[in-house]
Amino acid sequence: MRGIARLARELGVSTATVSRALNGNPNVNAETRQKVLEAAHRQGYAPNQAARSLAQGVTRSVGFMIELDPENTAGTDYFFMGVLEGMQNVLVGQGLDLFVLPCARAQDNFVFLQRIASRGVVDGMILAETRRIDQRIELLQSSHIPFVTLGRSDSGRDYSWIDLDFEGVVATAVDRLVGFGHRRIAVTVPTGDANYGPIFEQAYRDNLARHGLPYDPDIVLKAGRREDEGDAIVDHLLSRPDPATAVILFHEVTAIGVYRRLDQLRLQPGRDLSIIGCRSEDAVRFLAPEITCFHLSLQDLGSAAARALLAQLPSSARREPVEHVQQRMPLTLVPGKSDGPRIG
Amino acid sequence: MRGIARLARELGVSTATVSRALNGNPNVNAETRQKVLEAAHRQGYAPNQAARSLAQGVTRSVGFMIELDPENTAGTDYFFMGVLEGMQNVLVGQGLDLFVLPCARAQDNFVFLQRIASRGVVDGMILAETRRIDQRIELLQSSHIPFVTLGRSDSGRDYSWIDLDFEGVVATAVDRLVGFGHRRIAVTVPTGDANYGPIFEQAYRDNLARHGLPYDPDIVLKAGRREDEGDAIVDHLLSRPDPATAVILFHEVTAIGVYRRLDQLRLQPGRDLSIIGCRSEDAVRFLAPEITCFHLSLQDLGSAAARALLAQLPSSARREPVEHVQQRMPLTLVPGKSDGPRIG
DNA sequence: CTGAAAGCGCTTACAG
DNA sequence: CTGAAAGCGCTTACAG
Repeated sequence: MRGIARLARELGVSTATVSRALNGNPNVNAETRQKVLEAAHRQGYAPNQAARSLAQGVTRSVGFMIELDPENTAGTDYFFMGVLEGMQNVLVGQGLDLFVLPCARAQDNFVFLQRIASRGVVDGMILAETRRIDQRIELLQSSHIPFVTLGRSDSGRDYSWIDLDFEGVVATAVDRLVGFGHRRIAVTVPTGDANYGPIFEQAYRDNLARHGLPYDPDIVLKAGRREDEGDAIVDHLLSRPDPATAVILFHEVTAIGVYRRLDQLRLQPGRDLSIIGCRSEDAVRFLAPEITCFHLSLQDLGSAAARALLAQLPSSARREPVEHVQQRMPLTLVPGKSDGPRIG
Repeated sequence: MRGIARLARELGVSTATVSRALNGNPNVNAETRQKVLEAAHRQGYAPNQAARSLAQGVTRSVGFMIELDPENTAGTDYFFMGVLEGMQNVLVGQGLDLFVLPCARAQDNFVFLQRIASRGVVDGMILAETRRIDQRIELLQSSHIPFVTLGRSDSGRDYSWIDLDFEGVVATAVDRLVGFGHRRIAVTVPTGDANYGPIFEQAYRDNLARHGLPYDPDIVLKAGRREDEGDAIVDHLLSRPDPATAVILFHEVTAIGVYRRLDQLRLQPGRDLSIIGCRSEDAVRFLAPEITCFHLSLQDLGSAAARALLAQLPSSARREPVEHVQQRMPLTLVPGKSDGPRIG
């Protein structure tokens, strides 16, 4: 005999009483409860999770699906760790376990999620890096599994998502550069099929239009999350007949290559080319001159996602239908010295 | 009625037969099996994991505990993603699910693991970033949970671990530098309490001794995993009465600061200071002159850990007692231009 | 406040 | 090859 049954027998009470005591059920004599808790602690007893899930119909755990693609923002840097920290800070308080579920490159991400969803491994899911069309969303909706996505998607409807306020970032950046007299403002957009690519580019178009500036696809550059892509960016932008005088970088880390290439050309960030990064990354904090960029608390992002998920879990006492969180996290401008008045 | 019972009734067979068909039990009529598989696929049925675990006594999942401490090597770069990729490549083939279990900074890592272990959430564990004294090892041993650690520890005995061959790295680096005529060879050792710190430093001492070189604590520098720590390293090393002429960097990324500071001083990597990085990181691949460093396949590291764990799981048919894997992954030297003959 | 008992959804000896 | 039934270790109405 093992588990709760053994504990119950040793204490001379029923398994029901042990269960109640352990689960904080108020209908237990204070002394009895004390006795049970002590014995459980002494023996290092904890209820078997599988049995518990089966009996209760919930797992008290949530999953966070990530994809192991180095192209992804979440795939590198401290991004991932920061977000997890924020999630844990919220979930731990609710007694929920967080399982990060990594989907390898070789695996089909839809099949991967299907397997998790159909076997009831978690009570809720958080998805990272949504695509513009993302079947995973419909899958979770039809499976009636509560979820929230990190990133928007055109798939599904009325679901919870948290995303960065790319529109706000681009609006602020363009306003600032236009204020400095720039009219040829280039932008880099990420490679890969995450939805933030199109969103970022659309925001760029919208904000140019707002200022009556023409959209020139020739200064819209695809760039991955690699420092050395910055070199090519500089070469391309400056070799135009009508060179760009400013650039907004989606992946801030490419600024490393941009700075280096400018240096080789005896040009100076902020004077010869104005540079603004989208989201501050640790890897560039040492750049001189300091780069103008936007700050985001990764912890806050993770916490927001976790809270949005909590709001949908049945455990939270709730009568009214779930309201979906659809939130763009604001980023704050951190002015540096990498941008300034247009010269010439 | 739901789950397997519903499926069974619809098909006019018993749940036992459905279960056997789904689990590949040979004692099922081929036609029956076919019928069951089709129906299951059509309905998107998959056995409830909790019920399965309870009945079988195994979860068919393994956990990988990581700590969300930015000081850790694993906390940044593509390190973590690469390792996960390698693990998944092995585990997926075995039908095992991988749960990454992130322990937040605010949580006690021992209590965190205790909770997981006692509730039987996983069949086996992989621990990252072992400490010199690491109680988690004894915990898992006394809980009889198969595990493997990424990193060595003085705790426990006869357990499986995979680690980097820091000894080999340091031996090769020191040999190379001595061959270039260097005799004042500095080293940086990581901050934080992971065991690779002391291991790296000890290897350094041993290899100096092997060449009859004196150990001078003044050129053994603590350094975190931040680029800008490189600046201070240069200033310190060159300001000595007897300046170091070479340095081995534990965190290769600090080379960025080292290069920058040398440049400011009009000094040149490879000529005025020889530099060797321990493990090649993406962040420095663009450095000029190219840095001499050591290459490690993160995928291989992850795969090795997963295989070492598999060897301990009961599922693998095995009679003889488990043999523990204790493996130092070799790193291969990638010669660059950041080191060379001592001048002066 | 407590216990006996049913039930959660599977798997698997056992019997045929 | 198949089914009836027990059992995995919990939780929770139900009865007292």
